[in-house]
Order: sequence, then C-alpha cells, then structure tokens
Amino acid sequence: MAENSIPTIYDPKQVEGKWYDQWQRAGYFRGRVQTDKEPFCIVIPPPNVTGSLHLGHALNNTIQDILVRWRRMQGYDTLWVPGTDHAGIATQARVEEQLAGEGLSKYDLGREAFLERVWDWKQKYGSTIVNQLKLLGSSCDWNRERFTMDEGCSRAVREFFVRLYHKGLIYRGNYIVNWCPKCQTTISDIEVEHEEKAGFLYHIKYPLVDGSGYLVVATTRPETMLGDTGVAVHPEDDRYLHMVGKMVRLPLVNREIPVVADPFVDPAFGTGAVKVTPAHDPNDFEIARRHGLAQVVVIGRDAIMTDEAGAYAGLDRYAARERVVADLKAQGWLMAVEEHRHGVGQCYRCDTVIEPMVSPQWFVRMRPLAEPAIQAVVDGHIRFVPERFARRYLNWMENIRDWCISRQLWWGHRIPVWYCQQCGEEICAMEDPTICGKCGGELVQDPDVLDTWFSSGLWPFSTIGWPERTPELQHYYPTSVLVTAWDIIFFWVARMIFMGLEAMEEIPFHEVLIHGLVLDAQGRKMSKSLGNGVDPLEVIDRYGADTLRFMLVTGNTPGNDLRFNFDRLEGTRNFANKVWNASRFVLLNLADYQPGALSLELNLADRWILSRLNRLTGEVTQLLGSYEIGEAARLIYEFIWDEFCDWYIELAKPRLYGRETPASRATAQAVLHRVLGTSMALLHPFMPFITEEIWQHLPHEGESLMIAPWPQFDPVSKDLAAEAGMARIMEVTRAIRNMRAEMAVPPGRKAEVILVTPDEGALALLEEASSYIRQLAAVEPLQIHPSLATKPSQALVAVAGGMEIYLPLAGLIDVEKERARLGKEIGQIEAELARVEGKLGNAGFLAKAPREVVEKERVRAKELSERKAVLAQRLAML
RNA sequence: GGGCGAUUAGCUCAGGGGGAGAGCACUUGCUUCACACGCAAGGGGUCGUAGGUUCAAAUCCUACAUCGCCCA
Repeated sequence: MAENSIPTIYDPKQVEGKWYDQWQRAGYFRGRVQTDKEPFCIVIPPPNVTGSLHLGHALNNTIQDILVRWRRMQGYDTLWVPGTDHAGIATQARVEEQLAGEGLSKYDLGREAFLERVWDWKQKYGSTIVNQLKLLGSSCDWNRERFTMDEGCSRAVREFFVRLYHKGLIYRGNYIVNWCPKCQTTISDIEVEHEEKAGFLYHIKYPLVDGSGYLVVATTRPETMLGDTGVAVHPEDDRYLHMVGKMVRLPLVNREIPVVADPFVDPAFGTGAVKVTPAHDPNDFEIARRHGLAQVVVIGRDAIMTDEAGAYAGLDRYAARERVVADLKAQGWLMAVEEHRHGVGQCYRCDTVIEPMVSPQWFVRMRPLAEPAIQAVVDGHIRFVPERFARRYLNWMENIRDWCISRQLWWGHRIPVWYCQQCGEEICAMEDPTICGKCGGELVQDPDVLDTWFSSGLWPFSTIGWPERTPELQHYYPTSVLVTAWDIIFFWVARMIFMGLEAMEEIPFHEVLIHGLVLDAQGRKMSKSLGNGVDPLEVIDRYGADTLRFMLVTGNTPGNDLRFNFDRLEGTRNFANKVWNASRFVLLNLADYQPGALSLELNLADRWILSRLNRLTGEVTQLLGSYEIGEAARLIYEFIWDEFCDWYIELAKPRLYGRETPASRATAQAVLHRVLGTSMALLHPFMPFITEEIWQHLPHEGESLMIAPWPQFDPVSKDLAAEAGMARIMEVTRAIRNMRAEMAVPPGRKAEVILVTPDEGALALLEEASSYIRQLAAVEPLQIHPSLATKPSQALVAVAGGMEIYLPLAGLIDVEKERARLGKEIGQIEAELARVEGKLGNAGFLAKAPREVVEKERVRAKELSERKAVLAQRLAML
C-alpha cells in the first residue's frame, strides 16, 4: 500500500487471505521436532468430516490458535495437529440420504460398495471444514493433517482393541443396551439424553393364579407388559410379602409369571409393585438376572411389536400402547391412570426415543481403566481449567459403567474379531486371520464397527505416530493442553485420559482448558431447528476473521457460555479500525524515520507510554500463562485505544509536525515505532492478520510477525515516576476539559488557565509537561504559580492532581450553573470524605489494617478535604 | 434427589476483601490535518434476598429465591 493512500476504513478482505497463504508457504505452521527446544503441542478436537464450521468451532479454534501463536513467538517448538473425525452415524446418515435421493438404500449397494461411496463422499466434501478453519487463521501444521479412519489411526485402533481384548478389558456380552430405532444402532449411555416429559402412570391389576386376590402394578409403558416375565416387590414391604413366590396371570397374554422380592423396588413409588420386563428395561433386566426370569422380546429393532406380542404384532410401539390400554380397560384390568412426568431417554443425534434392548454387544471393562484416570486428576498430573470441571469429570469417572463400543453401522472401524463357523472359536488379532486356527473352519468377521469415540480417544497419540515410537511421539507427547467445550468432557476428554494412560502409560495432556458454548443473543443454544444459528463464515466475510476471533474471546470468562450478539461484533470491528488508523497515523509520520536505538531525549510522555507498554507486556504474558485470554485481550484493547491513541498519539503530534526540535521529532518517531510494533506483537495471537499487515509496513527485522520474538517484560524499565506524573497531568487535563464543557466554552477557543500549587514536585512536573495541558485542553495562556495572593474572582475553579485550577471567564460565568456545579462536586467529595473519615476514626481499622492501606486512606482524606476547602470557599464567594 | 453455574448500569458482560468497571444504548458539544467504525464531556447501579465472618464484604461463609445446565 502506498502510504498516502491507505484507506481510512480497514478492509480485512485485502489482507487475510494473502497472509495466510504466505505463512503457510513459508512453513511457519510446521512442527519440526526440534529436540533442543521445549515442545508445545496441541491436538485439535477433530471436527466431524460432515460438518461445517459453526461458532463453537470458531471459539474453540481461536483459543487454540491464540495459545499456539503465543508459544511459537515465545520460541517453543510448537505443533498444532489438525484433522477430522469420521463421525460414524452422522456420515453414514449423510451418504444414506444421498442414496435415498437416487432411490437406493445401502442394502442395494452392499457393504463394500457402500463404503466406497462414503470414501468418495469424504474425498469430495471432507475438506470443507478444514478450509474453513484456515479462513479463521488457524496455524495448524497442515502437513500432519489426520483423519480418524486413515491408515495410522486405524492401525492404532486395531492395536488398542487387540491389546485390551487380550488383557480381558474388552468383552462381548448379551446385555441390555440403548437402541435407536431411527439410527438403527446401539448408542452408549452418555449418548442418551434424558428429558422430562408429560406422560401417564397406568395402574394395572394382575390376578394371582391361585385366586387369592391380585396386586396392582404401576407403569409408564403399558405396552411392555406383553413382555413381562415377573412382578417385583420390595422384600420388606408388608403389603405384598404374602404374595412373594406365588404366580400371577398376565392379563391379555395369560402367561403365568412369578412374584419376586427385590430390594431395588421403591415401595413408595406407584403401588410398590412393579412389572418386570427384562428385555425392555435396564432395571428389569438386572432384577431378572437376580431372579432367573426369562426374557421375552416384544418390541423389535424398528420399534414395531414382534410376533411375541401376539395380537399386537406389527403395531408401532405407541399404537400398541393405545391398544393395550384400551383392551385392559375393556377387560377391567386398568385400575387407574394418573398424570405423571418422567424422564424419557432420547438419541442425542436424532431425538428418537431410545428403546432399551437386549443384544450381543462389545464392551470395555471400565473399572480397571478408570482407576488410573481418576488418580491422574486427583494427583494433579492433569489439571482442569477452570478447576470445577475436574469434579464433574471425577464424579462421572467414579460412577462409570462399562462402555458399549459396538455400533450396528458400516462406516467405522470394523471390530477385529472373527468367529469360526464350525467350532465357534473367537479370534482377535492384529492381522486378519483366514481360517480357524483351532479347527481350520471358515471364519466370519463381526459385522459391527466401533463407536467413533473409540478412535478419537486415541487422538493425542495416534496422530503423532502411535503405535510406532516415532520421534514426534517422543518429543511432543504428552501434549501440552487440550482445549474443548464442557459438553464433551465425558465423551472425549475422559476417554483420552484413560486410553492414553493405558496405551502410553502416560497422561495425554497436562492441562484441559474448558470453554463454554456459544449461545444466541437470547441465550439459547444455536440449533438448526430453531434457525437461530449464526454462520461464522458470514461473520468473517462481513467483519473479518480478526474481529470474530477477538470478539469471541473477550467479555467472557473461562468455562462460561457466551452470548453472541452483533453489537459486540461491531464494537470489535471498530477496534480493528482504530488499530488500523493509529497505524496509518504512525506510518504517515515515519517516512523519514531511521530505526535505531531509542533516542536519549525521552520526555515524560515517552517514558510514560514505554513504561505502560512494559507493564502491559508483563500482564499479558502472565494472563496468557493462566489462560485468562479475555482479560489479556481487554488489557491490550484498553492500552491501544485509551493510552496510546487518546493520549500518546495526541501528544506526539506537535513533535511530528515540526513544532519542536528535530531530536524531539526523531524521538517521537522511535517511540511510536516501538510502541506500535510491540503492541502488534502482543495483539498478534488474537488478531493475526491485521497485526501482520501493519508490522510488515513498519520498519522491522525478520520475515514475519508470527515468528517474531514475543515481547519481554523488563522489570528494570518500570518508570513509576513517569506513570504517576502523567496520571497527574491527565487528571488536570480532564478537570479543565470538564469545566470548559460545563460552561460550554467552544472547543476551538483557547482558554486561559491558572494553575496554583506549592508542591515542588508538581511544579517540576509542570515545567516539563505544561505544554501537554496547553495542547490537550486548548489552554492559552497557562500561568503557573506556587501561590496566589488574590485568587481570580471571575473564574471557574477545580482541584485535581494536587493543584488548584482556575479558568478565568470574565463575564461568561453563569453563576447559577457554576453554583450547581460546585455544589454537586462538593456533595460528592463530602460523601467520599465521610466514608474515608469513618474508616480513619475506627480504632480497629487503624490497628488491624495493613499500614499501606491506612496511609492511603490518610492521603485520600487530606486530598479530599483540601479540594473541599477550595471549592467551598469558591462557592461562598459567588 | 445430588451437584455446578448465573444473578453487578437500560442491554451484553468483566471484576473478585480496602476508592462500583467496560462495550453498546442514552444526553450534550465537536467536519480538531490517523480514525464519525471518530473525539471530548456527562447521566445512570443500596453488585438477587436474609443472616454470618472481618477493622473492612459486591468479593469469603451459610441459608433462601429465580434462571440455566449436568448427573441419577
């Protein structure tokens, strides 16, 4: 850009794509396994290949990119491993939909051809989200992009499965599992979402076979009675004790089933007697196991009643419910129906009501694996940020049940187990077997695939080489920090921890940084059905990636959800524009600048801004280290906008416009250069594009800001005197501006001001900085006196920065207005003074508060009463 | 039923024992040679309620209320 034609409105489109390409071409994103450097490694939470970027991804990846860019600038050997997840159910469903459009089902193609279709689909659409991550600025090492179904990850899955199988930690069993009739697969316990729904509690009479009476069971699912194989009561429930061991006749079905006593039954719920349907309820399944009750399957995999349901066979489960209830009523078995709210399990993907079902499935035995995973967090080897999420993790881990890992899908890692058709032998091995080792019989592989999370759980080490002992694995594992939202702590974080500990015998990451969800402006979850989603790509298109990134990480605290609203986005866009224009100003004034050491002629403003910058550097570095990203961003924002732009740049203007000495001009140039350059470095992790663009236009060393060194905090260059002095000047300036505004002195008109202070420090300060006040408050002439025999009569007065400030305005003073102004000011001072004096009059405070605090209050009391005295005297004179 | 979080200016949210903050919105004035996506000045809050700890509580503790979430 030619410097005199830099547009006044920043256009991210001219900048963002350009730099991303250059960074990538230059190889800055690459992790190079530099063993002499300390590694900093993050593995991306792999988005679904089917996905496209939503704001959750945008937040998640912005945080990761900030950390990675910061550490890279600090000189770490950084590696951010990108990749995608094969997302079994979602991807298969997508391709099945596509097929349906052609009037085909997956069965028409057959397993192999179908899988080819899925791979084609992945080839074609799988890079969508990856490209979108690039638009966000993500500095991932794209040469190491992985996919949970690629060769290496598949190898890791196979290795891990076989290892656990042979250790007895993976087993196959016929248990009750969660079946989704729509997805046509099992899902694990945590994939079931429970929702309170309005329903009914049906009271049904079950007659005793011996004719000695009946009992009444209560159920929310009357259609399952067709599969009842028992009735259970609590062993200490007097009402039913005499019936235990007897048989009842199941209405509609006429099956004779026993009454059993089981402590699981809650005598207070319903009638205290529950029907037992072992094939369709997890609790009943357990009761049945304890009492040897049979299983009768009455609901099929499509949620249609089976032949076992007799007259009801072929009906959908809800239609069957209506018919069963009607028939029970007609035959006099239905005693009562009451309204009842109860939890209903639904599929996390499609919201279909889950059907508990008994079937042979593969499970991971969790107890032995959970133990070390609990210890790792309890001992602090893995730290959650914020800490409260550790409790959530532990609570879940401590109550964990075995993990059902088989899925009745085609797309995924096929379970590496073969069954001999002849002798029934079960074979699990690293290499595909061809014939039964025992009898030479023909083998058939298990048709199921593994839960997608089984492969993503291996992600922190499968992506960098495991099961091979690669240099990457040795250098980068354990990874540094895992960044994710709280909603997948169980699904993913927990699995990675126990899988990492099992496979690597080491934690997968040292820290887990948890962030919240991005909600809409009303605080609702964004969803397709609500249509309230905001597309981050549109946001990037309209506002730029820098703006989106900065907006997402500010005004929010770690772990908390965040509402997305466009007002905040605009505010951030304005900040980007502010940065842009400040840079324009600097660049326009740097044409003849020779970079070199800072001149020795630093004035107060120079020393002040450099000290503030140094302080900022320290604070930002420290905050990033503790993952307080939003706070760090806020400090940079305030520094650039308030201190650098509103004060320093304004003060630099007369020096640049040649109203002072050439040396002063050169010094101002050098300081502007230093402050802007360092600010851009500090801001770079948050807003990589605009900062790079600006940095490249400034005189600089090196190829790119993204690999420039992170600014160093220097405790020695703190200049407390300059900071305090400048604070005083700013206070005086504001007081004068205030008086001018209150009395409506036109901004263009110079005003005379008289400053009175006997304080030598203040006088010395004014010697250097009175020009600042002149300039910033449009003062001329400015008189400074250690004391004044007669105070100006026709003048406004204020006290600030330890000085009396007079603004003579002969004839212009509106006495009423001035009286009101002074009265208000005095009122405020009095309120504050009362508070401070109250403290100082408290013996406990004087005795027990730290000395600095007491001293501070004393100084404050003195200042306040001095101010009050001057103002009150003034008021009296009016 | 157990747990977690939130409750601070009109709105969205920071802050976290010792002078109530930001952005947006609002009021007033400004075509000041980087920026009106701007500059300057200003108004606005008994920090959900009730107790307690402390010299000192918006901040720590305990209850409660309301909202949201997780687990059973």
